[in-house]
Amino acid sequence: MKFSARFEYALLALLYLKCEPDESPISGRVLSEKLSLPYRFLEQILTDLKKAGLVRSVRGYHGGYRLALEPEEISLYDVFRVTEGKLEPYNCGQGENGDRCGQSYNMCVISSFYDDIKDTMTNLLKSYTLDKLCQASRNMVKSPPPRVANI
Amino acid sequence: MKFSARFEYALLALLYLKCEPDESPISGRVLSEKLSLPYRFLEQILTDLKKAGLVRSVRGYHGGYRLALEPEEISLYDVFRVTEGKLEPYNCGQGENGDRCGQSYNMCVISSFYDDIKDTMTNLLKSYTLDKLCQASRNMVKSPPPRVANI
DNA sequence: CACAATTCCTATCGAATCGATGTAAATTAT
DNA sequence: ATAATTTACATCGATTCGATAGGAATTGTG
Ligand code: FES
Ligand code: FES
Repeated sequence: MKFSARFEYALLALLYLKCEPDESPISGRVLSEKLSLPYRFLEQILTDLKKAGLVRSVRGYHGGYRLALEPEEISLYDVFRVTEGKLEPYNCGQGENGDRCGQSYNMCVISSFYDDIKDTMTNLLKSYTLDKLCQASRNMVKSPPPRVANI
Repeated sequence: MKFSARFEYALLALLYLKCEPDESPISGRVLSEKLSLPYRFLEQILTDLKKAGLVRSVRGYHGGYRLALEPEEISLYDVFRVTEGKLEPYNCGQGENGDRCGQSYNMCVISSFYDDIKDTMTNLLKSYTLDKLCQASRNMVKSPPPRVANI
C-alpha cells in the first residue's frame, strides 16, 4: 500500500509551482532539474495535471507551467485522481456476474468495510490542500520549496 | 489503490472458518471449492496466515485449517499485514541518502500527510474484527458464510 | 506396511503495472 | 530560420501479482 512515484512527483511539482511567482511559467526542464526528477517522466505527469485542469501550460519558446487554481483549491484528492486513478478498493462485486464469491454486492460481506475505507480515504485526501500541506508540514517548512543538492 | 486478491481471499477464508464449528479442521481443498477460489493460491495464503498465527493447521489425512484466535481477536489490520506487507505509504525519505528531494524526512513536505494517512488507515483496519465485519455487513448476513453456485 | 489425503516448500510462468526513456510533431518567441 | 518548449505516442526493463506445478513431509486408515 504505497503511493506511486507519480503521485509524489506531481505533488512536489505542484508545491514548487505554488511557491513561485506567477509572472512567467516554469518549464518542465527547470522543474525536473530543481526537483531532480526524470525530465520526460515529469512532463508526462504535468500533461496529465493539465488535462485535469490543475495546471495551465504555455507552449513555445518561453513556455512552461503554472498553477491553474489557487493553492487552497487544489486538494490531494485531485492529485490522487490524476495519478492513481479511481479510488476503488473493490475487487469483489465486479466479476462478470457482478460478484466473486457468488453474492451480489449488496450481500457482500466485505462491502461495509470497503465503503468505510473509501469514504475515509476520500475525506482525508480532500482535507489536504496544497496550502494546508505546507503549513502542516512537520517542521513548518516555508518557501522556498524543496531544493536539490546534486545538479 | 486496490486491495489485493490475497487480501480478499484471506478474508473470505477466515470468515468461512469463523462460521464453522471447530470440531474438525477444514481442508484447503474444501475451502477453495466452497469459495470457488484457486486451490494452490489459497493454500499459499493459508500458509501465510498460519505463519502469522491467525490460523492453526493440522497436517495429514484429516488435516486442515481452523482459526487460531477468537473472531473478536482477529482484525483486518492483522490480515492486511499478512497479505499486503507493511503499511508504508512513503517513497520519499527512503532513498540511499535517506531522501528523494534532498530533504531529510524530518523536513519532508509530504511527511505530515503520510503520517496522517498511515495512522488513519491503521486505526480503521484495527477497528474491524472478523466478528464486527459480519455484524456490520450491509444486509446483516449471518452464517452460513458465502456460498457458491457453480460446483 | 502401503496408501491416500493433506499441509507445506519452492520454483516458475504469464500478464499487468510501473517507472522511465525515446522519437517526433506542433507551437512560439527571438 | 532557429532554439526552446509542450504534446502525443511508442517502447523498454524491472517489478509485482495472480496463479500453477512438482514434490517432499506428515498423518490417519485399511
Ligand atoms: S462480492 Fe462476495 S465477498 Fe464481496
Ligand atoms: S523526502 Fe523530500 S518530499 Fe519527502
